[in-house]
Amino acid sequence: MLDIRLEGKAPIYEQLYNGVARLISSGRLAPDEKLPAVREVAKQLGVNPNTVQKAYAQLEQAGLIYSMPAKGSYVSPEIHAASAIRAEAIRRLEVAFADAISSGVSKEEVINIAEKIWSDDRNGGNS
Amino acid sequence: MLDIRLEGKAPIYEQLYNGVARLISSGRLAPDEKLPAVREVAKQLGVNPNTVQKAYAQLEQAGLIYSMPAKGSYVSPEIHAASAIRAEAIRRLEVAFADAISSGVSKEEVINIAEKIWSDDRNGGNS
Amino acid sequence: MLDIRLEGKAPIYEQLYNGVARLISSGRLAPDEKLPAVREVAKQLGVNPNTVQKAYAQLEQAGLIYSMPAKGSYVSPEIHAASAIRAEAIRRLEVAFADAISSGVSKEEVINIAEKIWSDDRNGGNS
Amino acid sequence: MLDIRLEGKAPIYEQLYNGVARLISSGRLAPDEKLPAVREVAKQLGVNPNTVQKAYAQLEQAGLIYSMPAKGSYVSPEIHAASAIRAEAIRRLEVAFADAISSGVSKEEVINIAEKIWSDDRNGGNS
DNA sequence: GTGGTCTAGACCACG
DNA sequence: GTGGTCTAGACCACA
Repeated sequence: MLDIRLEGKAPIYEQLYNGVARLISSGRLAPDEKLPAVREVAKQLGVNPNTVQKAYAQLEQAGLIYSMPAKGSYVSPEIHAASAIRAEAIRRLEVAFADAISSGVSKEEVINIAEKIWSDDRNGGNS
Repeated sequence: MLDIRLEGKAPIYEQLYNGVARLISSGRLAPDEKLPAVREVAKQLGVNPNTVQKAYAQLEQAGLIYSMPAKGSYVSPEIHAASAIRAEAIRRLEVAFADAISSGVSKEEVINIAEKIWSDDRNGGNS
Repeated sequence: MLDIRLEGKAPIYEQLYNGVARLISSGRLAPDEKLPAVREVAKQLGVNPNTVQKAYAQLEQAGLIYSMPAKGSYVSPEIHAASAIRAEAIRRLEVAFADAISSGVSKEEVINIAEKIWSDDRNGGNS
Repeated sequence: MLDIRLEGKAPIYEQLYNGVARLISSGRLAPDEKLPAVREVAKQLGVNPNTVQKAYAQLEQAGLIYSMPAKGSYVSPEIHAASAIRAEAIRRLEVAFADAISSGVSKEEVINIAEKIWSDDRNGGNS
């Protein structure tokens, strides 16, 4: 059972990818833990199995999971897993920062926003 | 002549929109300054005029520029312009922060990244 | 028109991937050259467009080509392209060598085989 | 006890086949030596007995082993054994070479790689 | 017309 | 039952 909700206009397979990636990096999916079968996730989310398959394939190719045909898919035990996700998040942060700069946002404002969000997370986070 | 480079997988009209928006918010395009003609921009960037037209239309609809039929398009003098862009950048920042949290990036790291990027910008930035 | 023939039991999308990769690394497809449209290749080879799409997607993700939605797919001008293919070929060579060792093939034999194949290529190669 | 490790995406029964084949051709399994029982190998490797059975069946059908019903399986004493494996390894080498050529790898590089791998094997090889 | 996404449904080898 | 591949056909935003 994957606690993922599809919403917004982003491609479903991408939302699935990010969803699983977060479950892994936040530790809610442990290394070597078995992921639900492609068909099962598809049924649960009311989505075509091919779409789930696509997400799983990209997760494997990114080293976040490994799959043994006819056995199932499993969370990759590699150290790379978590760090790959962190690296991606950091990359997005840098883009957002560069955006902010050219939009005239000051560093102080950014830090204020960071403080606010992190304190929100401490109080109401669901991790 | 617009100093905008198209790159990445985002829709061209969107890149154009953001490009012009940044030129405005950073002051490189002054209030009431005339924008290059649609056909001209299209030729310069090797892009379909329809695409440029779409970007201009959205810029106007967002209040960042105004157009005088048969005369051209001009940068809006309204105060709303810059602040609208700032608000959007801040919204994206918040999303990126939420992402970073669930990927296990600490607040300290985020601040470090912010310091780095802002100092890069001071020294070699093209803003 | 892509000079690729499908044969054997390997996945079609993989044969396509390798076929295009070789056309690029051998220079028969020049940097920034436009690749035939997904649907066109599909028709030419009597294959489903989705299958071609999958191959193109993986080629892009490997940095061998880049695609501009609604415009087409193009050979990547990056230096990485050729070297990525070379690296892959070398990886396969190493596997084959390790195989040969544990099968009792001597280094001298391997070199003999290399000599033979390279001289064949010089005389009858179609590059 | 078979010193074989399963890894990669190849079918398990094929990895088993190759594993045993190598143990034979490298002499670690002597002619007429008894192979571990199917059930035992299955338990040791955490694999379905059917899978091991399939590998054994193909090994027998290839003449590398022979089995005496209700007694067990034994390494074939025939001369063909080692040479069959050698031939297969050589076939794969030729394919890898042809690949390397069309990827622009030079004969000299190939020989360098060969030197490197053979010296690695001499020093730290597990053959 | 282009690449990209998605569905529905099928088949396969493997375990 | 599992992942993986493939087909057929549809829809979309973009250019």
